[in-house]
Formats: sequence, structure tokens, C-alpha cells
Amino acid sequence: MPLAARHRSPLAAITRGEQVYGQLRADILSGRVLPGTKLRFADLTERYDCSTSVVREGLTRLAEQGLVQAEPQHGFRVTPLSQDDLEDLTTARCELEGLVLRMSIEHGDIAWESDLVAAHHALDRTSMESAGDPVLMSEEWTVAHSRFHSALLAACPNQRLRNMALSLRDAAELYRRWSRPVGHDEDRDVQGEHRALVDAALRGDSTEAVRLLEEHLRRTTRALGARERAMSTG
Amino acid sequence: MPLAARHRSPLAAITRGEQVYGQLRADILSGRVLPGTKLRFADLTERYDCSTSVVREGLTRLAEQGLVQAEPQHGFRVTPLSQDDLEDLTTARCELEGLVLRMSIEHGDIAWESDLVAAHHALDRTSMESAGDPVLMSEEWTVAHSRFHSALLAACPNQRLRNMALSLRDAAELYRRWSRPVGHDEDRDVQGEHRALVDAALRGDSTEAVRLLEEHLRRTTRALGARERAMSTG
DNA sequence: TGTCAAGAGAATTTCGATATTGCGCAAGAT
DNA sequence: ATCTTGCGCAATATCGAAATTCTCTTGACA
Repeated sequence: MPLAARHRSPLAAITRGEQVYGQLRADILSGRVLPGTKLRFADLTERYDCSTSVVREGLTRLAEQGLVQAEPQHGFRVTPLSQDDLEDLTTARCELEGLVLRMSIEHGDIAWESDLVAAHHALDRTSMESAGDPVLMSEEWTVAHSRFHSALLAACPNQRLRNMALSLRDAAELYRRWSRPVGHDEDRDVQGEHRALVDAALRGDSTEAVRLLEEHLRRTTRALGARERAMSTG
Repeated sequence: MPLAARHRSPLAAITRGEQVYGQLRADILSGRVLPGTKLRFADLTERYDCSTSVVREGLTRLAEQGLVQAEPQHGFRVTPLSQDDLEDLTTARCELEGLVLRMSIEHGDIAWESDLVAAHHALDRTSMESAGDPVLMSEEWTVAHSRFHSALLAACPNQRLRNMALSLRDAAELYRRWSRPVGHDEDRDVQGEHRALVDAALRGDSTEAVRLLEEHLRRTTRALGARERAMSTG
């Protein structure tokens, strides 16, 4: 029926490959599949109702981003977590995100400041605790937290650096999801850390803001004990 | 013939997808296809002697890296060059490669120093001019140059930062291939710049080395006039 | 008892064909 | 003359099966 679909916007038509890639990515990032889990084609084609080619394309893209690992002739698995990698990741984030934050503050205009204040307000008013499970963080808080940090970096004029910083944040999201606080977490005033960050950013004090951000990231890493998962084949 | 191939090393068996991806990547990076060129499946399946699925996988991976662009329902094309993007890229490289170089120098051991000296010697003894075409740079020099800069960064202990820096170098390679010197290039003493870089690195003077590297990168960018290509369909 | 080989079964990789989509040209209407 | 409408070609996206490879178990042999 090519006749009925004449008057659609040309770019509105999205391919199934794009959809499945997005669902796959969301399922991994939101913690619906465990790190280390083997991703079998048979399961995925059924779950997403498409052929192996489409699943394969999605997995290939995610592998290129580092969210899943591709082992030739052995298929794909969700990238496993490790303490070493978490430390590597945190260092990379401190350096790169710090750099991007500095550029963002130095180039930010009033619209950026407004968005930042809005994102911070939303985060500040969202409860960390999930209604269902008091141990896990709420989905809403996670989203608001992600939005807040994105808003901080949004004014960096260099697209490449900004995108790299964001992709590191995505990788870190996996650890945040699958780790349990190792203790001493109550000592932290996370809300206060975020507020101080906003204050320094609005003041234009990029050096102080970068210092606060690095401290924020390192504290989060220290509070997390990476839970190393067995690479279950289920 | 599954019987004859029994006693091979398990990881020696490489998939065709991997081969084709590598060839595709090499063909683009080495300038055998023009930026902006449409990449048709029919052509590529014939050139690499494989099916569309394999070609598609390779293109998907390259798209994720930014070396080609994927337009849904319109296929793939080699990422076009633009002056704006070149400037963005150069800034990103100065910041990130500078950071990685600093870490590399601060963590480098004697083996790293040796490799660096060796790579520099090889570069120093390789002629820039190509035998066939005196305008284009020789393939050998390009490889040696790439090896030298990789050797500089090799001791950075952070894999993620190192890989990101290397991928930015790959992107820049495209510009180096497809741009023509805009003039004033004879004023430069490229060999001298490389030597000064090595000296600072071996001295352990990371601050000076980073300064020299940034200057080196910016000079190269300034000497290049990005040649914007028509997106030919050939 | 331990090692090695062979074979069945399960999973991935690759293929070739079909379905879908986009583009351009020509015919017709205003 | 210009714009719309409908067809046909070309290219991409998707499918499902065939081919290849890996794993695990079984059984023979030293």
C-alpha cells in the first residue's frame, strides 16, 4: 500500500533498525539486562519481533560504543563491570568532563543559565528513593540527574568533546545502576554538591566548578563498590 | 570442509565481516574514496566479494565512529569535509591529545622512551615526498608520522582517553589526505617540531611538550585549506 | 585413568531474495 | 505555463534459510 502513505513527512519514517537499536540501548542502560549477560539472537529476535539482521545491526552499533562486547564467532554480551574499569572511567570523566565543563561555563549564555537552573530545580525536587524498592534509586531521579549534568555541559561549543563526555557518562550510568553503595554514603550531601556546582557555574567561576565536579565524581566512585557479575549465560 | 581446519588457533579464524570492515576503513582513511562519495551496496558487494549484510555491518560500524554518515532510507556516504568541522576537530585534538600526552610523559618508562626514539628516527629518515606524485605525501611518511604520534601517547595509562585521542587522529587523517597546503608551508620546520617534541618528552617536561604539540597541531591546521568536495555520486 | 578424536546439537555468520521506500519522468488538469 | 497525480525504476531495509563454527558429550585407545 504505497499510495496511502504519500503525505507523510519524509523523515518521520524511521527504520526498524533504529527502533530496535534504541530499545536495546535503553534496556541495557536502564538495567533491564545484567552486565555480562550473553545476548542470543534467538531471544532478541523474539523480544523485538524482527530478524537477526536488525538485531545484529543494533548490537554492532552498541559494540562500537563499548556498551556491549563483540567476540567473533561467539556473539555479543553486555560489557561486564570491573573495579579497574570503573577507576579508569572515573579518571577519564574527571579529565574530560572537567574540560568540557570549563568550556561550557566560558561560553554559556543566558539561555544556558536558564536551562541549567531549571534542570537543577527539577533534580532538587525529585526524590532519590524509589517508591517500590527503597534500596534502588528511582527512575525519575536518575533521569533528572542525567539531565542536570547534561545541562551543565550543554554550552560547550565543541561538539566532539561534548559527545565524548556524554558517552562516558552513559558508560558510568551502568555502574551507577549495578553497584551498591559501599557505606559512608549518608555522610554525603549530594544535593549540596549539586547546588554548589550550579552556584559556581552561574558565578562564572569555571576553576572552582571544575574542582567541585571532579570531587563530585570521585566521591560517587568511592561510594560505589562495583559488583562484579558472573557472566551468566542465561 | 570443516575437517581440515581442525587444528587452527581458535582466535586466528577471523570473520569476513571483520575483514571487510578493515578494508573499508583502510580505503577511506587512505583516501581511495572521496569524502562525500555515496557508498552503494551494489558496488561494495562486488568490490569486496561478499553480501550486503557484511557490507552493511562494516558501514554501520564506521558510521558509529563518524567516518561515514548514515542517512536512513538513503544509505551511506563518506563523511564530507568542512572548514568548521576541521576547526572543531583541531580544538578537540589540542585539548584531548594534550591531556593524553601529559599523562603519557608522566607515566612513561624506559621501554616507552625507546619506542618513541625508534619511531622518531624512522619518521626522520622517511621522505615526505611521494615518488610518483610530488604533490601528495608519500604513503610511507604518512604511516611513519602516524606511528610517531601514537608512540608519543602510548604510555598514557588510561585506555579510554588514549583511544579517544587516537580516534580523533584518524578523523584528522582524512583532512590531511584531502587538503592542499594553503601556502606558507615552506616556512615550517616540521622535522624540527617533531624533534623538539621528542626532546621535551624525554626530558620529562610535560608542560613544554604539550605546548609544542598544540602548536604543532594548530600549525598543521592553519597550513591546510579544507577542500570541500561536491558529493559526487560516482 | 587420562587423552584424544568424532559427532550431534546449538549458536553465529553469511547469503540471496523479497518487501519497502524514495526519486524522476511523463501525462493530465487548471 | 505550472502544478498535481500516477507509474516505473533504482536503491535500501528486512527477512528467513543455508553455511560455517563452536561447544559438549560420547566412546575408543593407550
